[in-house]
Amino acid sequence: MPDLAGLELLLAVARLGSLGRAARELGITQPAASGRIRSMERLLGVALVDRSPRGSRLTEAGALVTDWARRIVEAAEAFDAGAQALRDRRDSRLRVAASMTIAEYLLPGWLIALRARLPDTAVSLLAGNSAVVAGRLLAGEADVGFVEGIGVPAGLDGAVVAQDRLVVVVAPGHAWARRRVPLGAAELAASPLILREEGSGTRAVLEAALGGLARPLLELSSTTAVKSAAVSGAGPAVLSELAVGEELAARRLVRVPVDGVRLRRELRAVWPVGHVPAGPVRELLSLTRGVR
Amino acid sequence: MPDLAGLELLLAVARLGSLGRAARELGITQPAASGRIRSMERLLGVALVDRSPRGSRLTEAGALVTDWARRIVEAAEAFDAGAQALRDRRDSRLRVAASMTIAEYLLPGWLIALRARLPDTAVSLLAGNSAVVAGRLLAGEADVGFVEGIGVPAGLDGAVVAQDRLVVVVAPGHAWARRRVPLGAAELAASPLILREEGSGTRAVLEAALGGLARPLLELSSTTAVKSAAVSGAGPAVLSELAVGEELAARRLVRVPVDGVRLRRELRAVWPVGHVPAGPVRELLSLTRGVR
DNA sequence: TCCACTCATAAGTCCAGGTTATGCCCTCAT
DNA sequence: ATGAGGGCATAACCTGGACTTATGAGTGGA
Repeated sequence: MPDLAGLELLLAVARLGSLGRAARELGITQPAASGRIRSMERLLGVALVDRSPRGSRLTEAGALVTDWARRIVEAAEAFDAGAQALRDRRDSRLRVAASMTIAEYLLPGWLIALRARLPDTAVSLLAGNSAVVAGRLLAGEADVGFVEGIGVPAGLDGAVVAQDRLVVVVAPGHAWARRRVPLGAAELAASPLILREEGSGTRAVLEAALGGLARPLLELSSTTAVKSAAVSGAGPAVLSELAVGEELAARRLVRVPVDGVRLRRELRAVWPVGHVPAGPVRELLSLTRGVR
Repeated sequence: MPDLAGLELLLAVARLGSLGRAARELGITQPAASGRIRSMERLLGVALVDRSPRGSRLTEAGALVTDWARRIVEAAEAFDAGAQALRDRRDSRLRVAASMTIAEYLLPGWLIALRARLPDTAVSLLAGNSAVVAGRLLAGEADVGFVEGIGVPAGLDGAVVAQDRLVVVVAPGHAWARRRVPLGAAELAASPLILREEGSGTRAVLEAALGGLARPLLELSSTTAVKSAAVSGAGPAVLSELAVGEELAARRLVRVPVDGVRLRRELRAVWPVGHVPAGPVRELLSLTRGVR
């Protein structure tokens, strides 16, 4: 498997059309780039670029590989944006506190966008549940928070930035995967489901929607664990749409239509009452808009 | 930025609860794993695992980082599955020919699933347009093909494995991003759009749906280029749902509702008439089912 | 014809990540 | 209590891969 730097180099070559220019962009020398691409080609057993005295173009296979590589690099950018913010920096100009779901799935993307607009703004991130987020904001230790849940914690103002929809998902082999008739509330409540543990936000929304009745088939302590169990066919699971986007796209999971159940929750930006968002906070919030 | 091996190690530690066990799984020694995790922690400036004489558990930050890392590693697995198949292996037991869109977005996932079921089956991949795929199959140089388009090429039998829907997308800042009233065919045909070049499958489907009338705002030669142009706000684009799933999830693009335009095409598995799928081909096809 | 660009090759340096060897800490079972 | 075993850390050493600089060779435009 090639390493991340190699993949970035490949993307740069694709974009710039020359090994030398790509090398310069990444701050290495042309022979280094040349050798690196060559070693990737050896590794993969496929020619990736057509070299000519006038530049380098991707081969057919190279284009395909580059597209696959782009996914990896994009995920790495999200990782990096998140990781940068996670490191504790006292001099941060924008201190964000966010719930797990938001920190996990949405925030990295927002941070990438923010970095494009305010490259010099140091951002720090603290992840925790609603109470922790509220506490940090009220203590003046964070400038803006993001929470998922029914209401706005006391002492805070907020604005809805996104809707999180819970979805019922099953592995493609499950009988429900071919189901066209939507599940009703009664049927859903009667079915054993793979769920987060009692007390989690996701579980709370589900039980509110069903009227307190959810039969756990399995109780697991993380979104990831629930997802893996569902993918491996253990049964139907209820998860945030955000968490299963990729699995649905890759058909590792199939969404089951549901009717008559209110499986939504609001994702809100929050800040202390009176602190009208300004500066970097305002900028960040503007990135989260345009969302239904 | 940590490297892929480091991230995999972190996932293994999360899963197995011990540095030593994770090290063993990856075929390295315990001190190597210990040092690697430590260097990642130094790099990120955050403690990732709580070490104890009874094992290692992720810290809060570690859990977050691990979830971000999982995305990268999953993308890397898709890359690897694709790359393995791309390398020309004459002894392959399953030779697949696929159109670009399918090879790019769907096939890696299928190959991962297939590898789980038939770990010893060598798969080779050739990407090309419908005509190339048909040619390979008829020449006996491929065992199964995947094409996108209106019909099944002559001499082949096929089965629909997925629906590809084209979607109209804009950057979140665009006026259409807030639009609730669906666009009609007339309005869409009258609007300048970012499109693939004349002759591409995507463009063909769009023009068929609109009755031959599409006004290009920009004509670009790859899906990726169209996507970047749309993301950067150049205007509305029409793209396969498969291509923009991630951008929609991250809100880098917003889907514009459309009404009264048939923007679908079938993705089909194909094989020579009479060659009933059997063995690995049958297995691969079974993975692509359960899809609407 | 010469310059400006491309890429490839060669030789040398250096460090990251691996290894083995060892020690400490904790827990559990004898 | 006491050893066995699992878990982690540290130290010393080795090696290979990836970088650098220096150079050459092909192509195309001024």
